[in-house]
Amino acid sequence: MTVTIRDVARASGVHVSTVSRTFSAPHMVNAATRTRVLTVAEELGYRPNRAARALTTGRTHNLGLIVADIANPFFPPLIKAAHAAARQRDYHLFVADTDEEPAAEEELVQAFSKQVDGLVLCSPRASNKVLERLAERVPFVVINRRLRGAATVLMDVGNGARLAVEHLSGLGHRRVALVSGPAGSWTSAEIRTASEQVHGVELVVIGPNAPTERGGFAAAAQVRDSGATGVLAYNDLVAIGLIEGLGELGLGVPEDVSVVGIDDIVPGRLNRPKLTTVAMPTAAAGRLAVDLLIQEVTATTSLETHLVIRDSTAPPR
Amino acid sequence: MTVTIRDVARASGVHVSTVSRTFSAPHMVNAATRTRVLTVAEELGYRPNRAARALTTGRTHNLGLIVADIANPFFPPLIKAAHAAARQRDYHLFVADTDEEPAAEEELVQAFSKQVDGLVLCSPRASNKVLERLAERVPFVVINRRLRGAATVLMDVGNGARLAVEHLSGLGHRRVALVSGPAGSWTSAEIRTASEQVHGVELVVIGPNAPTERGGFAAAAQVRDSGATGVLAYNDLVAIGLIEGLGELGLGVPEDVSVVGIDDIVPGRLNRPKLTTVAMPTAAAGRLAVDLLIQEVTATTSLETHLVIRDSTAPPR
DNA sequence: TTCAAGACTGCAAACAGTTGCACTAAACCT
DNA sequence: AGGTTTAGTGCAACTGTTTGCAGTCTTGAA
Repeated sequence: MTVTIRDVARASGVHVSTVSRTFSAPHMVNAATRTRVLTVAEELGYRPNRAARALTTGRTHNLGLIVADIANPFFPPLIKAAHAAARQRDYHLFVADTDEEPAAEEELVQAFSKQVDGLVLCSPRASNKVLERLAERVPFVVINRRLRGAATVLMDVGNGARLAVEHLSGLGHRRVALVSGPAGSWTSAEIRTASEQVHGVELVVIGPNAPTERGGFAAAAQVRDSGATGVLAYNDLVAIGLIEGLGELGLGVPEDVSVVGIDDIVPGRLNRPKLTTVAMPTAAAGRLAVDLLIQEVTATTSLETHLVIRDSTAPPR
Repeated sequence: MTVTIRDVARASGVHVSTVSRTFSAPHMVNAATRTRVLTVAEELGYRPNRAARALTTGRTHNLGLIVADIANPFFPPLIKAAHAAARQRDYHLFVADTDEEPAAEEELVQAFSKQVDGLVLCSPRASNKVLERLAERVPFVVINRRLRGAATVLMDVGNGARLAVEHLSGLGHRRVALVSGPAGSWTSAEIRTASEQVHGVELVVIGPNAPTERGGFAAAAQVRDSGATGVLAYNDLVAIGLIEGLGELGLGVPEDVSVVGIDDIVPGRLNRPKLTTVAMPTAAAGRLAVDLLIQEVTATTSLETHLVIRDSTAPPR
């Protein structure tokens, strides 16, 4: 039925171990034998059974990627890049979605542990303690979170926020509203402290807010009342919601108020006005994470972010 | 190092086969023994090794999902739903991206064939001949494509298009432009023939166009010149681009022209004006596809689409 | 010519489970 | 009481590959 290494061995007149070696250690087998085995294998349509291989070697050549929500536009580019990187080195990628639930996260890591050579966790929600325990079962690299003992890929939101506020400042805005994210968010804190470093602008913090379009929409009135002419939003969704909310209040963007988002997700590019935003190197992060995993290096990397200036920012009137 | 079935057997004083059965055929083992084995297994942190299990049973409890482009907003909801369905039945899901290349598609199917119990292919680009050959290696279900011999999940775009055109007609539009997709696209043909069935409107076909925002943008002038007051676009991206292009030409949506998209992707919901569109049941399709796969039924299903009326359509002036 | 080294290749024991078969003991029929 | 079923468990072979060890054959050097 399915063609195994034995079939190839028989058909090419060598022992199975030789066939095995032509695939996993080609230099150990005579060139002539090798090509013969290879052509026979090709004819028969032989493909090594990875499960069997995994059994002896302990390496599955599979990787897992765990994100909070596949449908959140922030993640797909990261997933795509991770997949490409894995594929390039002949790894296969499990993708899993925790639905934002820490418990699902833990469960998934457990379930994957024996089936992958490593995992990448994006912005994990589980506690440090849980993660440290899990790290003993399976190697992983964490994106967007500091965790001692695990490889870490960070995106420098802080610096991005600084660039954004400086951009607003450069345009002439003197009073800037920070529409922050959920309480307790590491990212949100990072954005705030970085924004506060910028001289020459007065910062008004509005929030906490839900990290969604709705959250931004709801914050519109507070932004108007704050007297700010420029806004840095927690992320692009919030920015988009905010722009809509401001519109309802009769305030135009960028004529009346400038707003900049964070993340650079697709809907922001398509929005009108096109969103000025801090681009997060999600693709680079995904790629790097799987590279680190495959090379089994434990490092902490901080990726640069940059500002993408589009149509939602302008000088104040 | 890693705890195996033998460790559990030793620690609970039974034979390995008994341990095996308490996991894979619990009803065959005495209740008392079962709980004893279970608690011991729990204590030791035992998890069955799926690779080893796969070796004997031939079933991996893994599924694969192959899409053209993970970053295309159309797919993530489908992936998410497929993942949830798989997870619910204790399957793991490989996700792969072909980057729109038919060759990659074939290669991926081959590579996965021994490692999964089944595959779901979304809108595959490979030829029928190739697909039929691949179907012999691994069971799969196809989404958005008819293929004899394989289970099929279709979304009824045709009917959706009809609803859209009828909606425009109902608003009073008498001349409707169809901004079609790429040449040779099955979906595009489907949309066209269905649209032509609607009485009382004159249909102007514009295209072929690239299925992107840019494609829609480029078609704006032709739409203006066509004298149509209503437009059905090949998909939401095209619609969004078109709206922008019309704006450049001084035409407002929906005041001057009404446009409806197809797919109901997130950016359409966030766009201004909010896009009237034909909602595709992508989540249902993903869920159903994995259910069919797991239950090994070969069926052809056609899922209903429906119209979501938002702000980009209105009566003509 | 002899020996050592090196290049290939074969042998067989793992790897971690599953499962058909055989066996025991208890329960169920007449 | 004797025979038959049934439940529960053990035995051992098997899944497809890898890999340390040992054997054979060449080749090169002394």
